[in-house]
Amino acid sequence: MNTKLKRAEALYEAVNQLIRVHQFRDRESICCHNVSVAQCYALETLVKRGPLRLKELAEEMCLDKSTTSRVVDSLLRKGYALKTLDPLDQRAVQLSLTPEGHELYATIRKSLIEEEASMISDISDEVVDAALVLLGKLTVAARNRLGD
Amino acid sequence: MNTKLKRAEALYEAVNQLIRVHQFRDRESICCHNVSVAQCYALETLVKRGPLRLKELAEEMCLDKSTTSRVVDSLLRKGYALKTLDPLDQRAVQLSLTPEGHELYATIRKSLIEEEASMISDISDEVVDAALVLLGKLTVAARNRLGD
DNA sequence: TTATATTGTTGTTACTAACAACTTAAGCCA
DNA sequence: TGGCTTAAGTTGTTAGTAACAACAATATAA
Repeated sequence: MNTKLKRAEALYEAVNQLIRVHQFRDRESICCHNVSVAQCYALETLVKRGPLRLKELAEEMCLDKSTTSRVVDSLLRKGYALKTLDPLDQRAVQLSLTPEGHELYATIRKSLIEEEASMISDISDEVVDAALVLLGKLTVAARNRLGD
Repeated sequence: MNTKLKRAEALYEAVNQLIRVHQFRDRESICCHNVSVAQCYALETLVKRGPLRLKELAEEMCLDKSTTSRVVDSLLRKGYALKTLDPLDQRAVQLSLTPEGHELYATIRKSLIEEEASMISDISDEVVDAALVLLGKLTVAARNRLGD
């Protein structure tokens, strides 16, 4: 019959399972480092994109600016982020990480990557490489689908 | 150098991206059906596992029993779930779905699978099949890792 | 220069999620 | 049987996730 639909169904299940198990892992592995999952995501975004305005960070994270403002607040309170006024636009703020923020993200990232390494220790390199390519394709496809 | 670690790093990024994009999709595609993401997950678990006790549902979902109790409450209030006393154990409750609950999950599932289908429309069947196998392996590996 | 648009914060609401304390009901055992 | 312990759920509390609306301050356009 419609084999494309059957594949879509199987893919739905597979991605679902992977997401569930990783969400659980994130709760366990990130929250023990004094930050929540969303706070860690903001940390990561600021590490990868460099200093950003609040609006840019919100767009990058696909979150509302109000939600983003509060996530950033929690990072400020914990001493992991800094807010500096943009001299070119008095309304805007530049968000950046403190050395502690950079350090914390490096620590969390390291532990998550080590977990990932232990997960794939029994899987052959060829299979992992193939998975990487496919995951990339799926992500691109999903992102394009969102933009519709 | 350590190629396994590099693969782990790449996998961490790839899975991260996939999860982010799907989390966003879930918020968009599930919440428009009158239920939250967690409520939908409970719905799904009850469809797939059949009637469960609250404790069993909590274990299945990797959530605390108190959290689960409140998620179930919201489904009861919306008329999607039923709570019946277990005649064998007066402390326990049996949770099941109303016809409306089954119907709603079927609707949501259908729309998510259609989205998935549109995502993979440009990807060859062979590639999708390979991705399915790999996603399964990754999920199993991640689940085993959690049990440590 | 007034009108409009943008940036970010705060108020509000609902949901996610855990831990602790508590209620009720089983199960054990002396 | 009566008391002790364990188990199942609920409720209180706290913290975080996330959106929408309203708002203040600043910038841009007409």
